[in-house]
Amino acid sequence: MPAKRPPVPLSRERIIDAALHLADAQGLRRLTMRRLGDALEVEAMAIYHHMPGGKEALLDALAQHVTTVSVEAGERAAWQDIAALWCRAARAALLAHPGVLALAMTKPPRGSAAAAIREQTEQLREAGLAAPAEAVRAMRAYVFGSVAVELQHTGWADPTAPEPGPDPDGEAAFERGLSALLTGLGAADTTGAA
Amino acid sequence: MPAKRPPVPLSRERIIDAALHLADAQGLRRLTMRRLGDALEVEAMAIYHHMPGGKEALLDALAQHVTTVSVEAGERAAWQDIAALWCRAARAALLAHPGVLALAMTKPPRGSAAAAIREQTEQLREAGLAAPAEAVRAMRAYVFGSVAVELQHTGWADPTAPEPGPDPDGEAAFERGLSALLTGLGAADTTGAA
DNA sequence: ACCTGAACACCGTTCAAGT
DNA sequence: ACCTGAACACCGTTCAAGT
Repeated sequence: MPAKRPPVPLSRERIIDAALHLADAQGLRRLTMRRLGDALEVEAMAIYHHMPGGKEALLDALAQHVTTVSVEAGERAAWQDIAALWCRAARAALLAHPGVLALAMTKPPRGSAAAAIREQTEQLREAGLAAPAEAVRAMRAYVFGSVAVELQHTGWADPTAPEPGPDPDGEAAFERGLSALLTGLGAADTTGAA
Repeated sequence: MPAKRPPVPLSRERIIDAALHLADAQGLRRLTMRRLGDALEVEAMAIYHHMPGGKEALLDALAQHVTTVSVEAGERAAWQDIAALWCRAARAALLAHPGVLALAMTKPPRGSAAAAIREQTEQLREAGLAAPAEAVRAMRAYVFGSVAVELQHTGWADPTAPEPGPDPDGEAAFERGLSALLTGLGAADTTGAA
């Protein structure tokens, strides 16, 4: 008799996980407090107990989730290597949840996402980059734009497209552009590489 | 007595204009068929007469609107100049309506937007670029990403931010990155410049 | 042809109430 | 402390009806 599981208590983390799943599977427009409640086997109103800000706070949390990345680099790593790791990690995090890309690109970075950006900037500065803030801005733009066109290209969120399969050209194009970007950032930076 | 103006007939164009205004002023989440009807001094249900696909078609039309650009280039213009004009025009079109950026980046290009991309690709091919499709993809990614971080940076859609004033660094950073991108595209293209 | 009114199923959110 | 039920104001959309 598979009747009633022990009632796993609701939590902010479970809510966010379920919301990501729902947005990826059905799209952001179908992410609804009531449907989210159904997915969590709970009345929609229970969510507010763990998400004080309501739906707006939930969307903020989703944006932070797919936008908070960190890389640990070797002690004496070149800034180019750190930057490349960061861009790849950021791309992977966004591609993992295509349903919330619009939020990630649209909402200003807050909380953990803003902290990650600051940490990244500091890492690049310590690795010898003279203008790390500008570099991080350029890297964020590159990752956002690449992922957006890659997902458009795969037909994600396109009712016409047959299936959302991965884009083989996406990664190769990303790596080519990444090399060019890092070269350009090095040339623009007053100190040059270490 | 300023009572009743002659009833300007509703039209697809007027609907799109009003929707853009509403999205820019209040945000996409507040763009509502009923509010849109109010803005047009009409009942919401009248909109369906001119927008057969309902709200989904309206959002599609908004994405196309801010994403359909064309440039006319001189007969013998270098592909770099054509590309630069296109990127600047695309950036301007997106910045003009920050409220629908999320749609522009998220919806696959359709109709006039897809046609504009094809036309652009053809122009670049005629100007001597050997792999114009890859170049256009890279340019689209660049423009999307730049505009997204620029708007994040100005604090658009940030309830915390004081005012959405323009970003003085935005244009300069855009032009620097644009030069680097075009250089990179030239180096990657098998033919090189004309 | 073009717009309205009423209706339906659904939404976010509140608040008092249950356990 | 944590969740529910009922309620409220608001959605998108349909359909028959008005002019």
